[in-house]
Amino acid sequence: MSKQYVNVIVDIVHTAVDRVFQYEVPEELLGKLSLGMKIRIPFGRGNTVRDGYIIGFTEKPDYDPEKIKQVQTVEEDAMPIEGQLIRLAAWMKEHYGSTMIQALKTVLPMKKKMKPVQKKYLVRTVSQEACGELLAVYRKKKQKARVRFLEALMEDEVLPYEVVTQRLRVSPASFRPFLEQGICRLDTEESYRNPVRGLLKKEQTFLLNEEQRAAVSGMTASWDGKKETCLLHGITGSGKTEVYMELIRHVIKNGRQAIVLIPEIALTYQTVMRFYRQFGERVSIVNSRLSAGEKSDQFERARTGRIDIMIGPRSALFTPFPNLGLIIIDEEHETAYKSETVPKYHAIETAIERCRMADAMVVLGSATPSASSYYKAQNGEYLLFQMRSRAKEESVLPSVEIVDLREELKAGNRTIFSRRLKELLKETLERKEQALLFLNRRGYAGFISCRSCGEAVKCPHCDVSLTQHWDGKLKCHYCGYETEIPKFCPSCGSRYIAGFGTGTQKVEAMVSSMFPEARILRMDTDTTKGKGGHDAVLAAFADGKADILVGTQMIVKGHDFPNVTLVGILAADLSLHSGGYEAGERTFQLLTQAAGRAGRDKLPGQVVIQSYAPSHYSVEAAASQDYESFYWHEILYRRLLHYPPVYRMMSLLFTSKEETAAERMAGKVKEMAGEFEGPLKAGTEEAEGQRHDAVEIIGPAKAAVSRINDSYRYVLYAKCEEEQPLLALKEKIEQMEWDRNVLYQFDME
DNA sequence: AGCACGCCGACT
DNA sequence: GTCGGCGTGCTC
Repeated sequence: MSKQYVNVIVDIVHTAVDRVFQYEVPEELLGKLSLGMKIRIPFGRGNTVRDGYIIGFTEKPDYDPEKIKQVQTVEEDAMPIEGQLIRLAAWMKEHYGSTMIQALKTVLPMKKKMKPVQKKYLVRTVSQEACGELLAVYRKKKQKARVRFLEALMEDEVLPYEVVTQRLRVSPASFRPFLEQGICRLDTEESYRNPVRGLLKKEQTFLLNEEQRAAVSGMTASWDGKKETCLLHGITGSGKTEVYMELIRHVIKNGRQAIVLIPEIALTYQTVMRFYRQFGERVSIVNSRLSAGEKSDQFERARTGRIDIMIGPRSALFTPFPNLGLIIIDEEHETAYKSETVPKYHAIETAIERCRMADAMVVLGSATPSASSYYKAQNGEYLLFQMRSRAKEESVLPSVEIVDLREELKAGNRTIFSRRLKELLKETLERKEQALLFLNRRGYAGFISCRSCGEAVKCPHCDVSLTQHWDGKLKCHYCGYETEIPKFCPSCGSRYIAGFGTGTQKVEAMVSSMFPEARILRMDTDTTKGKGGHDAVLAAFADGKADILVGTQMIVKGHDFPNVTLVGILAADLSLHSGGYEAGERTFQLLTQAAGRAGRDKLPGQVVIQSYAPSHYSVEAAASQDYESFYWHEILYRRLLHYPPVYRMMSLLFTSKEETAAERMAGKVKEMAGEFEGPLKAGTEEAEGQRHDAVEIIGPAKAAVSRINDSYRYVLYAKCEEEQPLLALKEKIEQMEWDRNVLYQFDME
């Protein structure tokens, strides 16, 4: 038998050694090593014994076998948590296509910052005079490094370790004698920066209604037993958070910890405070505003058992709790749970895998579950819990009406405000209540187009229109290209060329001309620039400093405005005709959320949905607040067209500076994939009639944005009812001989 | 990070 | 010549 080797990452906190090293497995350890295991290895010239983690196995090393050393021993009583996270990284690499290093960096992002947690200081233990005498001695000896060090030490009693080694360039070898002579000592300070220090826990009990109690007892039973993934479908205001908290209480009582994932945009002060009030100092929070050091402090607190609950966005999924018992994913339908960078993992699937490893449970919650999750609940893969009434009994559901914009046009109304919406706005203002105007549109910045030929001004490096910024320049959102607004149309030479302004700006201008006395706030990227801009606008509106708030998606996510009684959705179908097969789902979710903003307290709410396609099921179902109806339409469409969740879909993106190379490589992959189109396990009884494992290849075709930064982009899709054949295909592609001018990326849905 | 190697100035 | 500190580079 040939020799066995392991790929190892060495547990040294430094970028210079932040890579894979290979070691030989000695005979006595053959078969005893596994992924993620902590081992002892000789490292460096002096063969100092260090810790390392196994991240892979191989029989043929990529390094001169002569120089490869042997694994020494297995670290028996290592904390299993790192091993578990490393195994999770391996799973992510398999499923989402990335290198092991990329996956590890996603899962163990705090590795580099572990040291700053234990900040080290060099502290002078003798008087300033004594230090000065010593300094004179070393000056005479002309030992420059030691002189530099003593000078600094005389000046300041305490010196941070990094300052000494990096800024002063005094190596440990140079100051070690001083430590031994007792001139100074090495102190470590564990200063945990708790961002919520000082909040006192106020034990709060809440009365659960019948639906909430049913959900809690069902989930608790699942947790005590098989720990099946649960989906909590509860309408806005049904009190999902109380259910989560009851379940968390149960989990903590059993000595386990919980992670609560929340989309970054909904991670508001209010939400977080509710958890603090309930669980006090045992709660921690991470978000993107936290510095890397603070974040790793919080992860360290989790690892050492000082907290029980971690709240945060997608990345909080990798909190190193030693005894994880529960992962809650709130607003599980949010796109923010899908990573945009390699590995392009999905938080739900990854959470389920992590919980499988840790014998923990996943709870998904949403007012508008993703079609994918609801499908799995329907198939019995998840347990489903429904909450159909609002927790506060006095608050009532808003009344919703649809206005057909085509009728408005026929009646001679060319504005984007229907007569009905105008009328209701007027009434709302008269009652001194507030209104939200929601523009359901992705690209908020306007583009410039020619009135004569209709051509939009495009980026010379990408296949997209340039957008106008507030500074008057034209910019490309993909590559950053910037230019002045041209005087003549680049394609036909006409001088009738103009911008349309941003959608929200236009709406704001129109409202103020209709109601000159109304106070209007606009919320888009322009008005929320700078830190806290976001919250500042929302707070101002909540305080009643304005009557009308105009904005995009941002205004409908997780904010309560008790005085809002009117919500106007200006063009419901704007999101219906873009964004691939999920457009219908996105539209339904946005409309439902927007409608849910109306009349959340005792005041009755009114919602107006304006649409050019009022009979589309996404619009109709949102208007009647009927999730089921939406779902059955949507799943029918997905089944017919072989889209997820009925089928698994793998998309491949080929990018190259040479258009032909990208297209050719995509074609080559399609050709190779042809062999997967037949049944893989031919002859099995199951294959009779239905080929669950047949792979369907679509493309290659130009990507939606066919060129970015002068790179051409082609896509190829592979669909299959089973996941396994797709993973097999992915493996085959990874082993293909590749044109070095072409890059590729996987995406699994 | 931490260790050894090799350069370079100081001193028997 | 040789001793020893200091900067540089490498670590499977």
